Amino acid sequence: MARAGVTVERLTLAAAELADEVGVENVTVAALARQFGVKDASLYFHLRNAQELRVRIALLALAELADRVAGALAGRAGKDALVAFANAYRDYARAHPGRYAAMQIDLDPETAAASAGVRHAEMTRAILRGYRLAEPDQTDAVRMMHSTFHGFVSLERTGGFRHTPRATDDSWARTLDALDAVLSNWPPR
Amino acid sequence: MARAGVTVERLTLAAAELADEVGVENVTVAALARQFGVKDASLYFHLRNAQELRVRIALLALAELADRVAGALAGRAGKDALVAFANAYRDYARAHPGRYAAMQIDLDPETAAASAGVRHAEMTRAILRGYRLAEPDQTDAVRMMHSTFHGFVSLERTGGFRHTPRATDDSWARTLDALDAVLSNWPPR
DNA sequence: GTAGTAGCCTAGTCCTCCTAGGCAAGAGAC
DNA sequence: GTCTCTTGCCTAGGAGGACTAGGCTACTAC
Repeated sequence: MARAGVTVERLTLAAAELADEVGVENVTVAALARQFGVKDASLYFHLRNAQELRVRIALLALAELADRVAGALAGRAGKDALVAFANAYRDYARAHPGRYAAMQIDLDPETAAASAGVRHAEMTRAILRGYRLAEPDQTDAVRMMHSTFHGFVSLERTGGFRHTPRATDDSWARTLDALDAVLSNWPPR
Repeated sequence: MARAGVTVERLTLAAAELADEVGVENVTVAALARQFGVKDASLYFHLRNAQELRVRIALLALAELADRVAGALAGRAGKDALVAFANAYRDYARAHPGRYAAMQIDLDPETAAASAGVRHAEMTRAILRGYRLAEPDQTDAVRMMHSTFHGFVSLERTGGFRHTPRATDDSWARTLDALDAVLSNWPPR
């Protein structure tokens, strides 16, 4: 009886692809086992439980996204960097909806601390160097930036903008303009 | 054998409360049936399937939130209205995390059109009257506002801000200041 | 008081998650 | 090369959720 050669890495990757196709909520241990041609029970040799699978998808996604953002950010500063970051973020979310959704599950603190999420935070703060913000303004600005990106992308994904004909790309561009403007004059008012 | 007096309305309300307690993903037909003291199969007389339950929670939440926002908005204009809207939104999300999460599932177009979601859109546009924006600026601004609110609230909820000590209330206040500033000078740049 | 229907039931299918225990393939000791 | 031990798969099975088919009963309308 030949061995299937299942590893946690291959499982995670397959799970991530499955998530992009059918949604994270439909990523099931059983479905994954079928893909690998093994029985579902066999996967529990590699995985503690179904939740771990989702956490691993999230960690993979965080790392992938951090890589892309880092690439987009290289050699840029100011608004240029802001736009590059934002577009890398949005493009990733659209190319990998399942992975992106998985990123939203809340990791326990130590897992989060060991994840690529910290790189996101660092890079976001790096962008703000172009806008010369000190604490606590920097934290407020980071939170607003992240909120705007995540909010826009997730509303776009769940069809929240569907009812208005205006192209979302245009609204996105304007939103980034607005973010740049407000960061340039922080604190607001 | 006494009848349990199950109605779709009572089911939906109980499901919404359950969602706030244990999360939407754990709202199960079986659990609901236990609460009502009936067998799970009996609920399929009132419900087409489990998905319909989640849709009904979402519709209930949209309506409740629209009511609260409407109340908060009464007699206010300009930044005052913006802040009132935003706080009503955030407060609802924090008081009813399960209901809020349910709101994010994407409804099919006709269900969405018949939902209280349209009232949200109207009220958001009403706020912008204080900022005197014409189309397509208005749509862009609405989308940015909604993105910011939703993004902030959902990141706050999933613990995205946990790693920094700064109080989220303060960041929230600053974010609203920023939004007001940018809306006052739209289009940005 | 009887017919019809609304509201519940039992029984059963299928799926998923997960555990326990077994067995064989391949790796390392000698 | 043989022996042993671990790794990676297996079968079997339990628990629980979604859902269907079909039956019984209490209330309602006439």
